[in-house]
Amino acid sequence: MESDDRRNRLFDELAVVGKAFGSPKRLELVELLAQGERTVEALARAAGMGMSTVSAHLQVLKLANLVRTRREGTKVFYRLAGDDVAQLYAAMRSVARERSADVSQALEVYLDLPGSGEVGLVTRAELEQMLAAGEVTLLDVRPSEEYLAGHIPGARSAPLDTLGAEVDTLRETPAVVAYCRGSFCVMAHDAVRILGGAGVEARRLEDGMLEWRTAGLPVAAGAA
Amino acid sequence: MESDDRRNRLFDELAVVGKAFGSPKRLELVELLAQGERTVEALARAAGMGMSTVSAHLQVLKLANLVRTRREGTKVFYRLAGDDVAQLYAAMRSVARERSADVSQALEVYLDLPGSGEVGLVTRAELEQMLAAGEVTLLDVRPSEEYLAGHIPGARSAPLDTLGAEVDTLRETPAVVAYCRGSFCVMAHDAVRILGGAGVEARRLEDGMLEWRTAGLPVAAGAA
DNA sequence: TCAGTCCTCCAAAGATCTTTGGAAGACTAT
DNA sequence: ATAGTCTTCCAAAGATCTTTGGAGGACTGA
Repeated sequence: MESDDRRNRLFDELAVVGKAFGSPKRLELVELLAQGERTVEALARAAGMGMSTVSAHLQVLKLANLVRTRREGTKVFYRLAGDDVAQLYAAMRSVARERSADVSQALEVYLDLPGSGEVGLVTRAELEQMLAAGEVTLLDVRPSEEYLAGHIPGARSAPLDTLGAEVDTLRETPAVVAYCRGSFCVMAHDAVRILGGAGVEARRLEDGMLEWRTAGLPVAAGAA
Repeated sequence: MESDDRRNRLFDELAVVGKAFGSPKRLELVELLAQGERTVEALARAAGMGMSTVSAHLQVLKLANLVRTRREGTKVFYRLAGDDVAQLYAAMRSVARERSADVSQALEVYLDLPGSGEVGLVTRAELEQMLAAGEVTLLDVRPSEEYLAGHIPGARSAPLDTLGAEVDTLRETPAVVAYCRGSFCVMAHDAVRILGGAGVEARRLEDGMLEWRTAGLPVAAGAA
């Protein structure tokens, strides 16, 4: 048949998008890009890959039209092409988590969860209420780079590695909530642990920036 | 770092799902499976691939936990593991379509659209209303195999290749609406064309079974 | 213009995928 | 049992991806 050709071409094009999501390294880059735009070099550093490798992967993503670029001087900034891309990534994660015992197990090992009962979770709705009432100190514990590229309005940047120094400013606040990249990210877990160890009772947002963004909620950029 | 290992394992597992969607042939199988369960042999026939090839691809999908199997005598029926899988596939399609000029162009060529203005479209909401009022003849123009595996309640099976013989029964009906697999499927386009040529004015549901199913609407199975 | 920075492109080696035909396995019916 | 049907497994060839180091482009600042 002649229409077979055309149908094949259609699925070929579709598979370009699928393939783009089919490499662990690229998924890691997408996860980073979901936090905000970054230069090639920053991505390479954050993901621990060589520049050539990162560049090659970014070309694949670009070919699939999942990312866009912006040049500034000698640097090239990459960002996701749209919220729908972040949504697709989030959807894939949730299917993987739902469907695959391996994924949820790898996730548990990665997040180092103490089995089942986890206390101190705050839902997105609860957080919005607390923010509106002004009765929460919201900590963005991602690297400051990512905070600058976009954060939850009202959050204060408190990167994990300098968190210890800020403990004293948190003793008198009514409620401390930490968040990071998203439900696959350990930083907020670690932050709560660190703060707890220093005697500050903190809770954790149930997910993170990725989910906030894909929910279409407002995002602030730049310094506080 | 030691946590790098764990993170890598997580993304490796995630990529298994991505990879599963990264081959045109597998996407074609997913598209077919979104219509309902099928045997390996039926899939091979419908997609024009060898049995070994289909079986191999199905193993990949199974490894990613995107499909499930059911045995009946010597036959093995494959089906999508859940509605979330169909939703993910639909989301991927829509991102691809939105983001990539190549995809929408391949789609236009495939669907043989006359450019822009297309008349005679019925939305899902309109169809539901018409069905409730009983003032529509709804034709499922997919192969009868797929109709049996699941169709819109109230639809009548009218496969494309036998549609010509049924034209006479359609002359007096108030409204004729045709649907097929989904927005990437030509059969309903063809049906409307065939009917129009025979003097029966028919319209087309804007999408198809895939979208109906992922919208969580009821599905009927078996003969009318 | 020249040196320096950041990024992309190139080529090649190595790894992984895809496709095939045929053997082997699971099951049914006789 | 035995033959027959449907499916999976296997091995090998060919195709495609990934990773690298280094060359080459784009841009800046002196």
